[in-house]
Amino acid sequence: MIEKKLRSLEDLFGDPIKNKSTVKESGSIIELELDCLISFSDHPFKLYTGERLENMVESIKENGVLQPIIVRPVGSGKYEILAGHNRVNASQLAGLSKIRAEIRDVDDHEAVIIVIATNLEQRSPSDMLPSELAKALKMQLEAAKATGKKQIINALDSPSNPHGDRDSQEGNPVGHRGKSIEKVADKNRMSKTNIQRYIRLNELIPDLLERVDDETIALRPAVHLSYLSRNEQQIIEDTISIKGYKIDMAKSEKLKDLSKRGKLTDEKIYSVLSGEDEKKPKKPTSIKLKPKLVTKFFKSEQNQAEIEKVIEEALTIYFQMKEEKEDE
DNA sequence: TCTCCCTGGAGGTATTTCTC
DNA sequence: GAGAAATACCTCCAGGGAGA
Repeated sequence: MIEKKLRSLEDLFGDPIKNKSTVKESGSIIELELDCLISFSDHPFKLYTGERLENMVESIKENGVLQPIIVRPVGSGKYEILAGHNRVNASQLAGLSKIRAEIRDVDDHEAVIIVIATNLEQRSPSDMLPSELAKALKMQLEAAKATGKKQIINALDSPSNPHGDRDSQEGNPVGHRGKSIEKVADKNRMSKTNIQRYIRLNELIPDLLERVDDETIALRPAVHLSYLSRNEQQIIEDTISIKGYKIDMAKSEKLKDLSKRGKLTDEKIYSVLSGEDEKKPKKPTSIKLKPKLVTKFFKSEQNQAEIEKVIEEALTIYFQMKEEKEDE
């Protein structure tokens, strides 16, 4: 078992002695100075913080970085990190100066696939912040659309091998424009609708998106707000940050509808958020009578139904008299 | 304290509309 | 016409409040 694992690691990382040389062909593994590394230009995931980061730093201090990061050369001796942003960050904190890295010579779309797929390998969508998932899914979809080739989806299956066998399966002609969103949905085990909902979050202003992350705005209301202009969203953000109003499904739907009809003024936003425009009559509340009051007018042997009947008759007479007095 | 009911939100499917 | 995006509507679940 152990032997098999070691062999597998060797297959993956190659001969460690060889790796000491600076072979830089795609797929080779070398040791890189941390100073040579730059973050992926549009990295959608937030870096670990707190206890999770501390644990990683401790682990690296004790055992080193077990799995090489994945990078691609970007010229001037620099390498862009495709997978392993947290490992690089933790290595810096652990005081290391070098890290083992697998070099990949990939284009922008393939780079996106590796960035997203390696993160999704380690973390399920449910572990990610909505903002991270929104960006990740959007990038996946754009990459899939941009290439329009099935190999992108195959690469999702095998993130460690974007140059793998791409054209031999399924028999689809290369370049066939498939239903990108369906494929992204399949790969993430999510429905098409939910993929679309999360992607809509990218239309939110940062402040509102942050509220989705900290769960003060739920996903569905947030999706409704994403259809509003950035100016309207900003007014909403300002209003709820000052007044502390909550946005639920009903309010968000109303705001979206008003915006669509071009009738979403500052005053309307305020009245919707505050609930002032709520025309729905309030549910009648039940009241309790104090025992002192009950004993004043009713005998102890009278049950609730009898008492209610007397109260109803009395109130009917009372309101009739009141009405007659007002008519005079 | 327990049960029931209501509400809000999530996840989904089916359908319609829009865009290329 | 096909794919993408939007919409409508359904079920399920969790949480909170009211009543017994």
